[in-house]
Amino acid sequence: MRIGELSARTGASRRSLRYYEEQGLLVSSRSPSGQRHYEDEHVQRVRLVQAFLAAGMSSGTIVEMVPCMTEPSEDRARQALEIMGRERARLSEAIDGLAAARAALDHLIEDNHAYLTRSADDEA
Amino acid sequence: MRIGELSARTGASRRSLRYYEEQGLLVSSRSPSGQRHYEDEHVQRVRLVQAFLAAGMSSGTIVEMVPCMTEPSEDRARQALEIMGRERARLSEAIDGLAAARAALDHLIEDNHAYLTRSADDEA
DNA sequence: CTAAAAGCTCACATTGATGTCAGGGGCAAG
DNA sequence: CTTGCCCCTGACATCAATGTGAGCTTTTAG
Repeated sequence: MRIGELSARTGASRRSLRYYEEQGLLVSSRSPSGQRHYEDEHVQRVRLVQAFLAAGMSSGTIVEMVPCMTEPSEDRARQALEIMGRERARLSEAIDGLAAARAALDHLIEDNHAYLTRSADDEA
Repeated sequence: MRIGELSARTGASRRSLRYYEEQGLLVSSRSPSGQRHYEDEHVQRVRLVQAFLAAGMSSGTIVEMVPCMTEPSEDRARQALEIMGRERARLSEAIDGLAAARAALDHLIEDNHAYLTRSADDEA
């Protein structure tokens, strides 16, 4: 498939897909005229990249964890494991932070609700 | 307390504290010479703002939810409730997204571990 | 063949919280 | 008084992913 279809299937803009490639997150074969061509498996690749970007990872971090343009090697693998461990911890902390923010929000919602309820009582 | 102490207590930089005030997220009384003075309760306020910012909310959103410079009113309260509901949903989705990313990461970690284990076996 | 639709590269703009620097007061202790 | 430390405002810089537009080529459909 070409870039438009990959974009449609993943929701990533054409611009973003070219950017991913520029950052080494995605590879493409090129037709003689220079157009990018992708296989079905690249859909999953893009989804993975999207998930990690949405999780607040930088493209540099992702490329260190899940390279697609470098040879696999034990050294790389070990380094990747270390980074993945750090990112995993970061994600867990982020999740906790979001949960705490949600709890705070719930508290505020309750307060606000109580305030409106009281106002309604005043009217009655 | 003055801005330096509030900064030390919350971890927010002086720059950020001034920015919060500029955005209507924080109030301060001023000494005759123009220096900001805060009360103990402002520490909690800053922590709330930090939690919400870290949760990906914009300062504009926060100020609509938890204003500190506008009169409370029922209309505001109702609007705030609506926004809070939206933000709560967004947070829940974000949490799910992070959890999914973490799960994907766990999968990759396992793969990587298996790869290294196999390499070690090769050596043996 | 021709026109529309899709691709390509290059380059500049945007967003939002924060960093940083400049130039100038304020205030306490020696 | 002066030295040192904190504060003030205002302006410009940063980062990272993405948007956008120009100018040009390729592919596809009628």
